[in-house]
Amino acid sequence: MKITMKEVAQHAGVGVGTVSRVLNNGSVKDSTRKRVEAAIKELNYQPDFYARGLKTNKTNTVALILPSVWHPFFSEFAFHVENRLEVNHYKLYLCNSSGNSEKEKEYIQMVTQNKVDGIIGITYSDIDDYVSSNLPFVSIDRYFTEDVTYVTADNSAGGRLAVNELSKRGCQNLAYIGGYQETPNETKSRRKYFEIECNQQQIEYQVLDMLEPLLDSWATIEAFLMENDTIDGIFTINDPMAIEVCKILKKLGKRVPEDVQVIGFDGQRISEGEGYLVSTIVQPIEKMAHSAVDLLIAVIEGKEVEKRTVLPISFGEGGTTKKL
Amino acid sequence: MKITMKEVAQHAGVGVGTVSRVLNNGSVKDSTRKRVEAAIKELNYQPDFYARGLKTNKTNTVALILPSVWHPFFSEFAFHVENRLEVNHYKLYLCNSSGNSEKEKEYIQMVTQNKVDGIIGITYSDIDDYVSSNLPFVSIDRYFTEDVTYVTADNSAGGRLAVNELSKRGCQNLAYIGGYQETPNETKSRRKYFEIECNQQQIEYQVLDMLEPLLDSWATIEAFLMENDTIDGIFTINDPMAIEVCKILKKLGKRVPEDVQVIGFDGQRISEGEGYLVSTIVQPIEKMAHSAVDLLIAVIEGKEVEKRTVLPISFGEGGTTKKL
DNA sequence: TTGAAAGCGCTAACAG
DNA sequence: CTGTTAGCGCTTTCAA
Repeated sequence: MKITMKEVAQHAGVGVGTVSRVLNNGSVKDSTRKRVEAAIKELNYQPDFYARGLKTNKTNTVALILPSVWHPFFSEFAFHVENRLEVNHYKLYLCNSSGNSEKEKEYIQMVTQNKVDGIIGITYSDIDDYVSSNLPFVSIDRYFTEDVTYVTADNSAGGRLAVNELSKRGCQNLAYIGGYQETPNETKSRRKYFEIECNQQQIEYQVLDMLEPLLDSWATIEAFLMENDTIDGIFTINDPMAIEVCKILKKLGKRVPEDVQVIGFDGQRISEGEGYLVSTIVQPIEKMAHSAVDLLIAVIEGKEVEKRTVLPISFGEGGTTKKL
Repeated sequence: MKITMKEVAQHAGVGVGTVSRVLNNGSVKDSTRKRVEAAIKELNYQPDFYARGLKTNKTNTVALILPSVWHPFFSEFAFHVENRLEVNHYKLYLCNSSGNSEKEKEYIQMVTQNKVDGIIGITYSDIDDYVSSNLPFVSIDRYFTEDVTYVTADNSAGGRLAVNELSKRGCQNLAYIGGYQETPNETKSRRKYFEIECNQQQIEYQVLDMLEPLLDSWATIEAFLMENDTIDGIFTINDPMAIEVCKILKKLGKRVPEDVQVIGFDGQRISEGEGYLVSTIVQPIEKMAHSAVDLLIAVIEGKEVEKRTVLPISFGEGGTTKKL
């Protein structure tokens, strides 16, 4: 049986309005409040947030749009987002857009219709027209042409750090290996600042940047590596790519990290609390998630927020670089 | 501005009841239906599912409870669940219980209050009392004492297959390395049938089974491996564990797969569409997710369903076993 | 400080 | 086959 406010009101000998006020911190005489709270507890009453949503157009629900959950970065991110939301009494709709921008638009439409209070989105597809600066929306890694709030790791510093860590460990001939998409996003800084830093330090480097979706990356990378046999340090766009590169290197008879050192990007761990899968530039995923949630809630509450949040990265030792 | 049914009705020159009937496939004269549909399209009307939920106690929402999303198996699973739900016009609340059974109970309570229509749960904690057999609930990998519907990969066959694949590749001295929890769950069959198969084939084997949460698994495993120096084939409870074991083996100067071959469990891929991270017993994650969703929806619709669904596994070559 | 009452947008029962 | 109407459980005026 479902307990409604009416029952609680009856039980406490007050009107439903009073119960509502108790729930929403309206002004109620202390003694009445006590009585109502007792009734709530006794009947184990829980407000119906559908009724509330209908009335207030506030749902305490946020949609998280991910391009895919396969990438461990996304799943860890989702994990932290949910945790932070929960603390703030929000629920999370998970939405895998799968690069399907129709589905993304659908969720964005949900905001405009008050079905979700806001959206956090990692989306590299072309939905710029739908994202206006006044709807509660926080983007990750991606700046839109409009001045949408976004959170990102310091990808530029990441690119530079990779060069430094590699060069510190004796690498003389670097390479960047990655994939990219046409839409502008912050991850492109990884390559850009890798190059800038190499140039500044006058280090030799090669670049293999493949347009996604990747068709036969294995063969492309293998060819690239065979052609550039003297490479002794590689920086990849992300950790999965680093793993693939390691496998290819092994096949080519190169030892990692003795012959070639590899640094990925993300900070992917073997499992919770364990070490890193590969040596990597670590994104502060938890911080990013928390910032995103905090910003979104601030926007929902009508506050002004900083448009751009950049969080610091660090280096994580994962066995694909030499010990210092 | 929000368009309501009333507007649509006015626009089409009918009553709201008729619009509702059109939406819910009630009997409406064809010409009227056309007119209403036109109005809906023209005004870009979208039903308010909060109002609907309030009225019908049907929310078209399912909660997915995961112990954590860190484990790639879970995230891939979530991905497929969401996709399948979406096809059936359901939305997904993501809930990371983090082993926090309070949070799990909270969501289970939501079902009883008609806030979600059902739950899919991977949960190893002790919430048996709350899971009654008549609420729409589908469990993964875990059977409860009550006759709750559940879906699982064929873990027994997986344990056996691991032994066979290892022995086929010349291993003579096997080991099982894993972690376990007290609550009964299907993953325990992995070890059990590994042992059964070894015994049947009269293959030597060792077992290292650690109670979770794992404190210093690295050291424990390292000691185990040093003590049992002749081991040449290892089967682990899951892929992350296989990766850790590989790293430890490397540190101990053993080559994988030349000296020691390793098979994990899950079928974790480097990234979407790529190869396997390690050689592994592949769970049909997508099928499991789809089955779970289909079963859950069937239960929600009041149909009788098979309590136990066991899906076949397979072997996936991932570079930590020798080529045949 | 509080109770009564008017809806929020929808479905379903009823009458036509 | 279709229009009208009574709520679903809640918040929020408006009076008292």
